[in-house]
Amino acid sequence: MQYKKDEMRQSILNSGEEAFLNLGFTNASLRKIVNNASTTIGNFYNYFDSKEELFKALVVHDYKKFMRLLTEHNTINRPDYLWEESNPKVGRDVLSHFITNIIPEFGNGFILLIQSSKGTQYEDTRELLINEVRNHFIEHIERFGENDNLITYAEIMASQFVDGFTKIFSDYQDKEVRQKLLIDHLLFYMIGTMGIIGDF
Amino acid sequence: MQYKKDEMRQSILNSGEEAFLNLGFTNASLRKIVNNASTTIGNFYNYFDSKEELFKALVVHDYKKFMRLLTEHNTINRPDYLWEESNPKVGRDVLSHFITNIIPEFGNGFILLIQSSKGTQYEDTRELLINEVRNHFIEHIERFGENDNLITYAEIMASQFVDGFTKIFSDYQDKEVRQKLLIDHLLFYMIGTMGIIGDF
Amino acid sequence: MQYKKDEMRQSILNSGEEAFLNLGFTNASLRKIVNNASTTIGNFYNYFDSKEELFKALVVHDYKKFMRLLTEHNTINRPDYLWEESNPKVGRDVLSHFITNIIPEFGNGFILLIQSSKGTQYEDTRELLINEVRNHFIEHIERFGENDNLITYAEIMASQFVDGFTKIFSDYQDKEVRQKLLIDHLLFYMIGTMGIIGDF
Amino acid sequence: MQYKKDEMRQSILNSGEEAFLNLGFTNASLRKIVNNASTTIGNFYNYFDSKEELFKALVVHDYKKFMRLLTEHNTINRPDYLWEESNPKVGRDVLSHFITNIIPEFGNGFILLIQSSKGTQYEDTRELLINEVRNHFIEHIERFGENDNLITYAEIMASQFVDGFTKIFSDYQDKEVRQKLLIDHLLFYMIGTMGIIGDF
DNA sequence: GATGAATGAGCTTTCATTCAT
DNA sequence: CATGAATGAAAGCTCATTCAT
Repeated sequence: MQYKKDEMRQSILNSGEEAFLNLGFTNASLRKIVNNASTTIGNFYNYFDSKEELFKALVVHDYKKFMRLLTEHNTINRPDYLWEESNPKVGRDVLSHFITNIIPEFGNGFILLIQSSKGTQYEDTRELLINEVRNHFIEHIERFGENDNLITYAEIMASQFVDGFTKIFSDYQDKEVRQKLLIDHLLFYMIGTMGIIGDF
Repeated sequence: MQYKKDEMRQSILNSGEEAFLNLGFTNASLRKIVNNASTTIGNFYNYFDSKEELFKALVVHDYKKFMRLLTEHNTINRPDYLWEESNPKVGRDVLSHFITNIIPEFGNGFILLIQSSKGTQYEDTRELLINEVRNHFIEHIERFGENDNLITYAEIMASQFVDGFTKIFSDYQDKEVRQKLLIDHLLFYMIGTMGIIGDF
Repeated sequence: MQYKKDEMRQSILNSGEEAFLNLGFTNASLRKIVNNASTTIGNFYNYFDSKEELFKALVVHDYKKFMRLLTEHNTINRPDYLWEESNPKVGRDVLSHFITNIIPEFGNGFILLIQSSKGTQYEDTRELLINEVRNHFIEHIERFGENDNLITYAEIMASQFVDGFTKIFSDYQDKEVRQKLLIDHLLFYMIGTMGIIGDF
Repeated sequence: MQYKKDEMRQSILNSGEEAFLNLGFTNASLRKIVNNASTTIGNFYNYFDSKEELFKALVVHDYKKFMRLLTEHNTINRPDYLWEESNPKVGRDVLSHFITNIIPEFGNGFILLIQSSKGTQYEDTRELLINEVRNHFIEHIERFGENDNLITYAEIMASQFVDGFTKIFSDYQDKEVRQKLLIDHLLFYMIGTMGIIGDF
């Protein structure tokens, strides 16, 4: 009954994903999850060792990919040069290309990691990502000379950038809409950053 | 110990504030709160009628002020004309003046209202504020002609703006630092918005 | 132990019935109930959604039957003509027949409804029944001309009649004994009523 | 401040009486009682050693009188001969005289003892009284020859008689109304009893 | 005499997890 | 594979009583 088993497992995964996204890890109760998956609390433990293991199964793939992105940092083809690009049309085009590659990289697992992992071993992921983004912002800021105030603000910017990025994935499933919003999002941060760096 | 009543009340308020900020309303348990306040659950109810009443005591002042700001909306001297201002120095100065007036208006109660009120009667406050900000963004965007994509993005911007604004109050207590960050924050959003409106 | 499920459920029902009968709904604590049923508080909630649901399970059947009796009121073959009957032997016989049909209609659920339902959604049942009986008494009284004093006393009579009726069911399980007592009870009230109507 | 003290004590007694009558001993909380008495929980214990002592203070006088009545049983001038009286007018007159003497004997303490003493040391009082009345009924029944069925029913009659008697005191404060109802009540039971003894 | 802060046991209910069947 | 009975800890809250002031 391997086939059947896989179906059940998938059903639990789907139900868990939905519950975690809507309620967060702690507030999503196993009872609701198994009810939605049309199975029982006892049977749940035939598929997963604990509530946290279910969460892990939902995010582990994206988490690894995400950690690879963070550590392999420099090998990624990032459109950083855009920060110095002055022709807006070129900007949109390159970003569009870049975003198209990014989109499939982040699934619901990513959203769970950032928005719903409080109470799990992954609860620091958002912090980690924000820190990475923050350092990235600081890099750019520092090219224009030290500015303590801006470096402090980089922390704020970073957390907002990450949350906005996640929110787009979370609130909009349509690929085209997502892409447009992500481009706006990146542009917004590039322009905003350059703006406060240049003090207008 | 009767003569200590105010001290105990303050101790519970402090412990509650800390717990609500760190864990949110629902996950902050009364047992943790009273342990931190060095008292007992039974005694807690000599000071507050319920967990929610403790929360209310922490936010009600800021909530009223906040609602007044929202409803008296148009009477507030907002630096909106800055959106069309081209001299950056003027921008910083006017904003500085505006921010200085805003700062003392928002205490920790404001942070609780935005970040930790889920499960209380105040849980819609963040939504309310985001909506207000979103409409404000849309106003400016529409001056430059309809743009469905940007109007969708206004939702994202607004929630980020509010969360960033709150984060500044939450992470930085020093008044001067706060002020500088808030100015950066406002500038960042003004520039970013104008940027994506103009498509570079 | 799954195979024992029905036994456990029955055990809780029995324990609950006993506790509700002895202490009333509010004062019967879940702890006592589950202790008597040899299980735990947590397990109780595998069988019933709440304390009130346990009560409901014990009375709902009798409650529906009871409400049907009240609403179908006129279709029931009541021995009312007996009030004018002068031959005592006929009285006992007809009553006996009537009572025999009533007896199986009321189980322990009926006793719970009348005696132990304070604090539940059924707490008005006794009042309802007393009112019905009171109106019935008044009907008979008014055939003999208005008598304000007696009409006031009808309230007392009705509540006593109902409580006595319930007490018979509560204190005596044996069907034959019950039947005899119920006949005495009805006779007692018929005679008593006629007596005070006639002022001896 | 003896004067003042007596006032406070009386205030607590009044508030307690009201609460016990309305809610029963267990469900009447000290908090409500002291609030209604316009004092504090701490001060309560300056006047009474415990919740039960407050109850005791409210009933002890009536309880003693009641116990005296029970033990001095035969010395009371009871209208028992009425059971053999055949002229109804004489019946009402004698009863009226008897009742007039009884009424002041039973105050609210008596109602508390019968209706609200569950959970206190007096919770058996109702039982005691019912038993006494039951024996009294049986005496009369046995004059007409053994009748097991009636003797069993005497238990029912007795509890109803007592509850009805108490209900009249509890529901009607007006002396004249009370008197009329009590007469009806006694007559009702005399007639009813004679009726079922005689089998019509 | 009066206050109300403090205590600890009790209440009903929810939860993740274990395990016999 | 699947079931759901059983457990025990924790949740928010109420209560009678004690006691320092």
